[in-house]
Amino acid sequence: MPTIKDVAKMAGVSVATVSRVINNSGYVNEVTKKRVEQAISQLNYRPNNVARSLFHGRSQMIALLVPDIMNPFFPELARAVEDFAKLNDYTFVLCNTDDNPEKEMHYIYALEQKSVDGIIVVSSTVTEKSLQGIHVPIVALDRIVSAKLPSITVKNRDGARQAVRYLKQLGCKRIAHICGPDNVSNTKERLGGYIDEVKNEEWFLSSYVVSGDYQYDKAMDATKNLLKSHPEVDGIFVANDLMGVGVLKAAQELGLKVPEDIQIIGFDGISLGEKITPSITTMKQPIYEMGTRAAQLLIQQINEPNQQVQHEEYEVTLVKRESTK
Amino acid sequence: MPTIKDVAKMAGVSVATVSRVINNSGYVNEVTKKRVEQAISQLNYRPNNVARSLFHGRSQMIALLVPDIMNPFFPELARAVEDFAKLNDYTFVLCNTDDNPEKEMHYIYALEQKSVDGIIVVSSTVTEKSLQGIHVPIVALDRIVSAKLPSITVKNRDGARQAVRYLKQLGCKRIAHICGPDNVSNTKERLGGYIDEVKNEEWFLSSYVVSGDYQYDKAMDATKNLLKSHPEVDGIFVANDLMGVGVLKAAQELGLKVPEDIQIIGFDGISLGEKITPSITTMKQPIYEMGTRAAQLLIQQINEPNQQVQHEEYEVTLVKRESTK
DNA sequence: CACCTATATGTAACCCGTTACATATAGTTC
DNA sequence: GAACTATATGTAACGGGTTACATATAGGTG
Repeated sequence: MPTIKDVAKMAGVSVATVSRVINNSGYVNEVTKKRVEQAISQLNYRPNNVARSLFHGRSQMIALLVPDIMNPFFPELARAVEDFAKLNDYTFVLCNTDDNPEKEMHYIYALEQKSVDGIIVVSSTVTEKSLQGIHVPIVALDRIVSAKLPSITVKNRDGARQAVRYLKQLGCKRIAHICGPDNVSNTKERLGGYIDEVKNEEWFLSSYVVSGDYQYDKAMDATKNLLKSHPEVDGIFVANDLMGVGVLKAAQELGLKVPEDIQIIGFDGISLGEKITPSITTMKQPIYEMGTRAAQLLIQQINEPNQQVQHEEYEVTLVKRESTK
Repeated sequence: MPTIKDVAKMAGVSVATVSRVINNSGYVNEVTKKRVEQAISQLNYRPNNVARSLFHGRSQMIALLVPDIMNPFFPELARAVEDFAKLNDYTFVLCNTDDNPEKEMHYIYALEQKSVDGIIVVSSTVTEKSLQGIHVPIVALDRIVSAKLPSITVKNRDGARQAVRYLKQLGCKRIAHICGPDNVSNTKERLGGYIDEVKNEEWFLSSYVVSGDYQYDKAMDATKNLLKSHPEVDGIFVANDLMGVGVLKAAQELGLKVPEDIQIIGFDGISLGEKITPSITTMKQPIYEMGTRAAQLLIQQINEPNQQVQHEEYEVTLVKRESTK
């Protein structure tokens, strides 16, 4: 790989002049500039970004950490962040953490040491304490990490209440809830919204709440067990769409018709929800907008640190589809 | 952020000694070592990876370029690459290219300039020519880029033939094919396999082949058109599972029962295929194995460049599910 | 003509590690 | 005691850029 020195030598100038040409800074004679440019193209020279990063302490790169790359919700978020990053001349990279605290911190450390300019995290295991000594700007997305980190989330509790109310309105008499892992902030909020709406119903049983861990398989198993022991359940509010697909599968395997025998409403609004049959009614998050906004907040923070910490909450909207009547 | 100098100053030694402690190289007195380690932990010092990368010319990072992060096939591949990378102490990052030649080359350039040690690409637009002047080791995955690049693929033609033969065996009399974008190597191979099996059938029509561009939406539209103009079609071989889901949706929207009225077989073996109802019969690729092997080949190439170029082809296996009888 | 400014270019320090090489001391061997 | 070795540590060059500062020339102003 040619270096700036090679270019300087070939063009018969100093490295400073070459640098000026590359960065379009300072004074450079038009004729000299041409000569340098020719040398650059002849040598097929491209400046070494590592050297640049070392000098500047920044790399024009941002990263997104997601807990589960196989849940389509996160690739959709990633698309948004990526697009916004590209528009702002940042290289975007995606990292998968499995919601594993060690992997998360490993990535955060590794990325900071690589002078990544900022990180967006979807995490439920990162804590304020574990972030001590970390200097990269971080924005939390989808899940709140700490009051000190800017965050982009949705009104989970509110959305959950809407979902349950809608099921009631459709005539459901016994509504169950498949929730996420209990350490995730939005699990608690969505569960809270469900409880708000059912706690005063005389039919409510605490065994109507089961965890599906935000995973397809677990949600399917959990639903089968639930419906076997509680055949009276005629509506399920599922904490995310991926689990919604599992719930659907479980119902179908038990010979139940959706939505005739049992109605299902999910959360997230991933595109998978409308691809399948029956398509899943859901509380849709503005995924693209959220990813974009998180990237925007991050880049703002990179450019001007010590900004006021913002917590933005987006609305969710009910999208009626085939899994409800 | 503290630097090695700060540590050296605090421990009362030279930077060389600190470096020796960090890297466990050369001679360091036990007592000195303790002192240095204490200074490190007190300052919460972590070596700057950019400086290391600059010196060594390598970054212990590899990347995977995929054309469509929203197609679950690629996150599944990514998982495999990531796991293998981690086992070998490489940081792994994922980049999305949209199969857009500019984005692809942009990433390849950006990554090389960041001293990324190697790149695995799933690409149909990168050419041998566009790779001139690129020095990072590259391995092609899922799609062949050039004879000069090591590649990991599957026996697409063979798999396609198996799929079509299976549909015939199940009694299908008119078998159509939804193919991918025509510039993708495996599109041609899968189409080729289909043609092999149907070209001598007296019922075969060239209009039985339509493109779904490897996308859900397009596949759904294409299938609706196909089935409207050719209601006699009773079997479809779909070139990937994501499109398979779209084909399923199209059939259902037209009031056709799967597999009673029409049988569907996909390709890839993504887990989504078994999550939905009816689950999709498919030609399963050993996705995890392929990703792992690609990462392994890449790391081999990083450690010993100028290895012999290898092209490995994996077998695909028929997985019978509900979309066929 | 003296002085000032805009233009043009080069020199060298700097970013932060790594490591070849130099230097120094203690212990061993003959 | 001289010579050698293993241990211990420091100095400075290096990787590939960027940029503050120094220097030089041409043209303009009073």
